[in-house]
Amino acid sequence: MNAKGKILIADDEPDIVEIIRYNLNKEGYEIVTANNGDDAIQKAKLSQPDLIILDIMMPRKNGVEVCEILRAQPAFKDTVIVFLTALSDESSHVKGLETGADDYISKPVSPKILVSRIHAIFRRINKEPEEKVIKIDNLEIDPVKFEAKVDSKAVVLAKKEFELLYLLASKPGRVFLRNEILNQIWGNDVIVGDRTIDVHIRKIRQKLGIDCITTVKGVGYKFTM
Amino acid sequence: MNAKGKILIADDEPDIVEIIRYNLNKEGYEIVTANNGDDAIQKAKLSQPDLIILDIMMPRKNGVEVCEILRAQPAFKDTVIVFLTALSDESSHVKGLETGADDYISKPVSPKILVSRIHAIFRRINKEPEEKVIKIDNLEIDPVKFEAKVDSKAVVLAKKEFELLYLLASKPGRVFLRNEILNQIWGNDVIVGDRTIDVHIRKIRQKLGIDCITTVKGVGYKFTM
DNA sequence: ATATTGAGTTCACAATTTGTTAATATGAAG
DNA sequence: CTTCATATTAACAAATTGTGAACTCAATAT
Repeated sequence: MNAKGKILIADDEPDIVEIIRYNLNKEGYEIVTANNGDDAIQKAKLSQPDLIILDIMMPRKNGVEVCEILRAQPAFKDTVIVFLTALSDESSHVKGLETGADDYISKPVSPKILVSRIHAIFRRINKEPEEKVIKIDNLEIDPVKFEAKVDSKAVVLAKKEFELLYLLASKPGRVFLRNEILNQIWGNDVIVGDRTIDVHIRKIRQKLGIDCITTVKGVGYKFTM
Repeated sequence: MNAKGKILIADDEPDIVEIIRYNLNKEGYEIVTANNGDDAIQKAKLSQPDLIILDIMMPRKNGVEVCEILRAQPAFKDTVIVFLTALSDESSHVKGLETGADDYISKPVSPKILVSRIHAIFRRINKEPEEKVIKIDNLEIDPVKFEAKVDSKAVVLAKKEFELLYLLASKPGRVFLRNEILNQIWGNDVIVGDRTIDVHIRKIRQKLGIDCITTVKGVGYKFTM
């Protein structure tokens, strides 16, 4: 079977590694394993996985350290990193998310949950391989250059503003619920107030100078030209 | 709003139940509650929820026991069961996953996280009730864009108006009783006067400019072209 | 290291829209 | 011509979004 994606599993407990390896392999993923921090870093560099599952508690650099080191390298800027945490490990978990992990999975691992989470992550990854320029009328949005143009004149948008605009413009006309927007731009578990979206919307409207975002009261926002 | 799914919440702490109930109800889920294990089992059988949220520590059968009992029945083989665990509750948690729970949520509950998890679960289990465009003659209703068109000319409808029109148009010719309409659009437990429906109907007629909703005196309304 | 900058967020409150009700009119059926 | 259910209208209440200012925090420059 053609591999759906490459996953690096790093944990010092062989049993855990084996459970995860078995279940994910069964699902068609290509698996690489490591049993300590240094090993994880080396294997990561060698095999360039799409996803890295890191145990927090590991000998020779713990998961958080590994994550920090990898994240500092351009090659791993976009690699999805998921932590394995023991439930007692709350503080590490918080730390983990701060460090740039994309998700966490609690031990003991339920194979069912594990597999569905991993699937979800890959769905998310694969969904946006097509970072392409959006052109609608006199508006142009280039996600690669991270730049928007109105009448060929560049408009400087902040990151969140840009992401928000790109999201809305990616499906013109379609209404995005506030919740959808939060999930897409901020992530599932990030908590921000409701007014925050409005403020960003306002800034986009302000900066672009054209009326391309329509409010659908009680529902959300949509891009319209 | 049309109920997105039915959720049973079982916890002996009324405050917790209320928080969860409030937040999920706001999101359009239909909520049933129970405050002990036996109650939970009975309510589950009666209301056949799509998802069950079980507190682990409950009087008269704890969450794990309830889960085991339900799982033993064919009717609940595929029902999603989620545990509520206090952080201190580790051993129970482990037991829970072994028993066949699909996920767990830690107390104290953060409403935002709760909601996004529940959404995620429903996305996973839902066969996506296919929100699709309705086209009848020169009328077009697009629930994704949240937009209605008459002769290709957009008509701006408010949320309730749109929902009502979409409901009626989803089954042309069929008469919807006033009670049905109330349940579908407002929800079972919301109380609004009878005139409210009339007013919305009137606005729809007014805005669309075409006569597509027929009054069936003493019964309800139906969509006709 | 410290200062500076600006993105991102939040807050209080204004502005606006939507939803509901109450009062009255209309119109068909008996 | 009464009755009953719905239609209409305007006034009111509730919900939602827009706005300006302040604040936090991290990245960047000094």
